[in-house]
Amino acid sequence: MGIQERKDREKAEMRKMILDAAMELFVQEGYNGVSIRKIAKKIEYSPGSIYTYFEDKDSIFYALHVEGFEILYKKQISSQSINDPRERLLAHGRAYIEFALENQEYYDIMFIMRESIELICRQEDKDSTHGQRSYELLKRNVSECQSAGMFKNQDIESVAFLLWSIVHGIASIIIRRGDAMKKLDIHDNQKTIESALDVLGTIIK
Amino acid sequence: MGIQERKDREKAEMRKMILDAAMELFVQEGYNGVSIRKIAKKIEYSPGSIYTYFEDKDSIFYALHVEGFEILYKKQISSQSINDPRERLLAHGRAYIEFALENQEYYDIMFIMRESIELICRQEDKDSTHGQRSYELLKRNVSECQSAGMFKNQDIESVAFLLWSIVHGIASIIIRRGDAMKKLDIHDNQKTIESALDVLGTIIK
DNA sequence: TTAATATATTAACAACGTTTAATTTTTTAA
DNA sequence: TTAAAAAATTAAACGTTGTTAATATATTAA
Repeated sequence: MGIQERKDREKAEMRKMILDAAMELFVQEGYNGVSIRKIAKKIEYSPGSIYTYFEDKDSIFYALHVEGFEILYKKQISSQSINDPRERLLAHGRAYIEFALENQEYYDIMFIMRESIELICRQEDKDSTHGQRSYELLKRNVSECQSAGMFKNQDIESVAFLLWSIVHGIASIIIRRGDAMKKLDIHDNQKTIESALDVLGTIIK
Repeated sequence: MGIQERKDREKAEMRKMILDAAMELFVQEGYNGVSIRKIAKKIEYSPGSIYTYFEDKDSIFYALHVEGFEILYKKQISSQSINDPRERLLAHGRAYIEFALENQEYYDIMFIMRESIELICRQEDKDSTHGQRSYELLKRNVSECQSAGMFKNQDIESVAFLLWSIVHGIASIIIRRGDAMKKLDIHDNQKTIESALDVLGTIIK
C-alpha cells in the first residue's frame, strides 16, 4: 500500500505544482497569460503532461476556485468568536472583504470571472456548492441577529442576499475598477471601505 | 462636403455592423465566441477588413462599453423626475439595477469583464471616464438627500460608494451567479431584488 | 527478466489575433 | 473619359492557442 500512497502523493504534488504555476501566471499576466504551454514550461514538463492531471484548462481554474473557497471559509470561521450577534455579523462581512482584497486573484476566479463561473455551474450540478457553507454561515448570523431584535419584519433570505451583495459589491468594484476610482474622487481604498462599513454599521439596526 | 459626409456615414455604418455582430456573438457564445474571424464571417468581410475600423479586438469591446454607458446614462436621467430626494435616490438605484438586468451583456462589458476593463483603464487616461457622469448624478442625489436631513454625520463620498457597491453587488451576483443562486434557496430573482431594495429602503433613513 | 501499466513526450490539428503585401475598388484631378 | 492617387479589401503568412493521438519511456507486478 506504500507504493499507492506514494503515487497518490506524487500525483497531488504534481497537481499542486500545476495549480501554483497557473496562479502565478494568472497574477502576473491575467487570464490570457495562463496557457497550458506556459504552465508546462514553468514546471518543466511538456504541455501534454498537464492533461494527465487535469481534464482541460477550465478544470485548472475550477481547482483554484475550490482552493479559494477553502481559504475563505477558514477565514470566516475564525472571525466568528464574537458573542454579540450584530458585531459578529459585521466581523463576518469584514472578513469577507478582507479575504477578497488580500486574495484578489482567488476572488476573481471565485466570483467575478466569466470563464471559471461557467464551469462552476457545470460542475456544481454534480457535487454541492463550495460556497454554500459560507452562505449558510451568513444566514445563521442573520438569523441570530433577528433573534436579538434586528431586521424586524424582514425575511432572512432577503437580508442575507442584500448583505452578500453589499460586501461583494464593495470588493468587486475595488478589484475591477480600483484604478478608475481615482477619477471618481475615491483615493484611499482602505479608508473608503472603512467608511462604507461605518455607514453600513449605522444603518443596520 | 457631401462626399466626406457620406464616407463618414459609411464608416460609421461599418463600425456599427462590426459592433452589432460582435455583441450578437458575445451574447450567443460568450467572450471566447467573439473572434475577429467570426465577426468577419458574420458581416461577410475578410478578417483583415476589421482592422480598417478598429485597432484590435479590445477596441471593439471598448466601443461596446461606451455604447453601454450611453444607454445607462439615458436610463438614469429619465428616472430623475421624482421630487422627493429619498424617492429619487431609490429610483436611481432601481434604474441602475434595471439597466444591468435588461442589458446583462453590456453590464458585463462595462463593469465585470476583466478584458475590457483593462483596456478601459488604458483608454481613460486620455479622455474622461464615461461612467463619471453617472457617478456625478449619484453624488448629487446623495447630496440632496443629505440636505433633506438624511445621512447625518456621513460624507457624501462614502455614502455614494456604498450605494454604488450595493446596486453593483446585487446586479453582478445575479448576472454571474444566477444559476448557482437556486442552490442558496434564492429562487425568484425579481422578488429577491424587490425584497433587497425594500430592506435597503427601510435601512436608509 | 518479462508483461502490463502508468506516465511523458512529440507532432499534429484547427482556430486564434494580427501584420504584410498584393490587389481591387473608389475617388480625385486633368 | 482617362490617368494618377488614395482608400478599402483581400489572401497569405506568422506565431500563438487548447487539445488529442501516436509514440516513447519509465514503473510496477508476475
